[in-house]
Amino acid sequence: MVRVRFAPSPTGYLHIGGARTALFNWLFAKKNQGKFILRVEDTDKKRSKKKYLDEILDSLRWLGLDYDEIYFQSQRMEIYREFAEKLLVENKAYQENKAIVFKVPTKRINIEDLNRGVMEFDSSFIKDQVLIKSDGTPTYNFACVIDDRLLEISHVIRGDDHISNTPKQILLYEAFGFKIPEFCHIPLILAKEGGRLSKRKGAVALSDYRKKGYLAEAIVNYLLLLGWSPGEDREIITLDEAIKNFLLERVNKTPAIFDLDKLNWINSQYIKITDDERLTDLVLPLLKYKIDREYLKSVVKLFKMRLTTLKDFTLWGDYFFKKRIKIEPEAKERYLSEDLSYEFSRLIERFEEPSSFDPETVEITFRGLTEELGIESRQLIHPVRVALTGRTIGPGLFEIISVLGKERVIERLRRFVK
RNA sequence: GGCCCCAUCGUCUAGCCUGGUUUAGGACGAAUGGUUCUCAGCCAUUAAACACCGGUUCAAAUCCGGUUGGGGCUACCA
Repeated sequence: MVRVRFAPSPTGYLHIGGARTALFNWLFAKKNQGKFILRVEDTDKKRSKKKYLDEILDSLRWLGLDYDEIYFQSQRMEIYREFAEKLLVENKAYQENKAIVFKVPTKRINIEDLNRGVMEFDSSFIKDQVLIKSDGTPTYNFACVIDDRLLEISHVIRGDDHISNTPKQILLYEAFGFKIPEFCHIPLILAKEGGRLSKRKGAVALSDYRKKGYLAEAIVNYLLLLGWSPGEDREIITLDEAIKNFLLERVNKTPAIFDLDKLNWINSQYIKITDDERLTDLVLPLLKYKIDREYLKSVVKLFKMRLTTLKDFTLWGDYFFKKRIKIEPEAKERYLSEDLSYEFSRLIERFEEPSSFDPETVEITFRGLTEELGIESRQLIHPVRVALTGRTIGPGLFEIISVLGKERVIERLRRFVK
């Protein structure tokens, strides 16, 4: 039975690196019909915070990485003490002040790693290890070994920053006569500036990506591509396909640099393939306005192909929801400095006539007028766009007009008729 | 410093294990052109890499060694 675990410490939020480790563990569990276990490493009482735990749990849920079991190390303190005392009795550890320290035996240690192959260590470079600190709490390496054994973890899949911890842990497994799990170390994710991802170096909480309008499936897809490749030059891949093709042996040994550009592209791809209903639901909570869902949906359709994140929608589409729109000064200067009262009022007249207001009809009406006025349609299109949206860029004008509706369009055009 | 891990376009990667099929493939990003009412989108094209040195071999991105570079650990943090 495959049993893997993700062991976050609630001393900070979940970021890209942690999420990737969690994802690979989860993937491996699913692939092998095993269990994915969450173990909260909250032994550092001073630094562990409830809000971080909530954030981590919430992010995992959002990504869809559901766990089968959950444990808290803070609730298992007696267990660690009991095991440490066992080593004390066997003379494999000693007391120092109030701490219990493991006597590290001198020997060579071979680690069989699923991803790296055999790695060789000499324990003479390792000094004696504290198991239980003076305050009674266990150290990371000790609690980790006890729990991995007691929770019957079959495969320890973790960041390669733990490679040097592994020989220390193996020594403990041996001291207890524990069965040793399989190890698989996956490369870290590095910041653009170099060095591991950290708060100072590009590590952003997953919850922040969510707030910025990234889709969970886009994040997961991006994470999948960091250190692993589905083959056949595939970039966009579903979780189900990933589960089918995932192999630890095929995970890269090379650390990857987190690249926002690619994430952005993947996010835009997912927005494009998300159906309008769901996209509307996703966008709705980001808006401060109280609006009609059908109206929102028609606006969403207009922006779907141009969005990188959902947040862009709130930035670019605000004029659809505001009563009084802001006209960008440069836009006004460029397209509305001349008096277009005549052209605008003629357009208003045409729009006031009872007729369908779909984009095609609007275009015919519009182009009919410019032809009659003997001007290039672009000469009127740009000013009208500015009058209606306050901007020089945006979706096609006839679609904008159609979605805004007769009332808003006429009202906004009137403001520029003297 | 010591110990350990890693090394293909700017970035993510395929190829490496099982040397010849490679003028090293794809994607992001960049540049250029096309479509067009703007911006996107879409389409097309282009530039862009086997870190270096040595060895093995008829043949090396692929195997071996070293150098350099990057990363990690070296806590009574996890």
